[in-house]
Amino acid sequence: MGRPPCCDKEGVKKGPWTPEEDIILVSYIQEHGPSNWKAVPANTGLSRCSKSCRLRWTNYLRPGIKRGNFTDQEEKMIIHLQALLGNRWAAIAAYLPQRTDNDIKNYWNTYLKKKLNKLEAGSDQGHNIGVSVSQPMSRGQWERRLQTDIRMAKRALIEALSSNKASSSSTLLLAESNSNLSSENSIFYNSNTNKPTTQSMCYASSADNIARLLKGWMKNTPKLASCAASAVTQNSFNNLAGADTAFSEGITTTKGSTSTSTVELSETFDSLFGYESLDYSSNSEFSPSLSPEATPFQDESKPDITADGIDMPFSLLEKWLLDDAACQEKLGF
DNA sequence: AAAACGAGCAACCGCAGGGCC
DNA sequence: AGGCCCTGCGGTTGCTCGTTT
Repeated sequence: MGRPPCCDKEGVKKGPWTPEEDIILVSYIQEHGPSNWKAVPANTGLSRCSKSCRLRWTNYLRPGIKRGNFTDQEEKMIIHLQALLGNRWAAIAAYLPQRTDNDIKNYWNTYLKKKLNKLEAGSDQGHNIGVSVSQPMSRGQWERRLQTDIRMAKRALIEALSSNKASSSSTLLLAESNSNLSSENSIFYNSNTNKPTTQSMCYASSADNIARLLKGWMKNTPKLASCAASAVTQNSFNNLAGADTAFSEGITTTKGSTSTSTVELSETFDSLFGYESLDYSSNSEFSPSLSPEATPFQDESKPDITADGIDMPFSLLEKWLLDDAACQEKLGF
């Protein structure tokens, strides 16, 4: 299946995005939702390929993205998940709300990998990468420990799933379980029709992201910015959030089998990632457990464990991932 | 003060998979 | 059934900025 390169046409701009381009892209997605990327360059007049537009949206402009320092807990999660899943960054990102796969990948490649290598080299025993140990362990021992962990986790998942499915009558929507997070109604995009529908808000927008780019833009082009800023109103933000909500809506409507007591999952999810410790100060509206692309309930983001048709019970994962977090403290994570 | 170096990060590239016709 | 198109993912590149020499 040969495929013509998507970005090799003349006149297709490459390189860093300008604030103006960001505004155009965001405005378009507000209106149409994040879909049909092929049409985006044509409809917006952006001299960018569709891929570039999608990437810019998912990695930077998308609401709910948290940037900057990774917390200790996030770091531990990444280390554990990388040990479990390998370099499947999208799957790992599914367990780290607000973080993009690109972000996690960069963090791993530029920081964590080196840190772990250093730790490994520092301890001549060559023990422990991500998997907890309370005493020095050889690499072979560590690998066996990891395999055992994975087997145990899988078994536990299967057991938990059977009990979960039995009690899956409470298929409350994520939106419902979190509707208290925002008193506003907002426009949702139906995942099938891509038409806006009004529902209670289940995924609040990240005005922060847009505000940030506007801020930067104003710095550069004050005149133009004031005009565009007025165009991107709070309503627009809500609208934008709704556009993104297509993801989560798709989850709740098309993944019936996944709706194993989503309230419970949501709560467990909260506890798993210790949201209270995360920084939402810049975005009070954001609902962490509902990050559209970073949600573990999303199809393509699910770990391989689901390959057997098993949904991930987070309480078990939580236990498994964090049960020896205390030991890692000793290693300086 | 300036050049060299390194780290961090945004963006690009190419492949794979799935859906549609 | 097979080809085409679109999207998602992971690896890689290259730019920017801070630090060191």
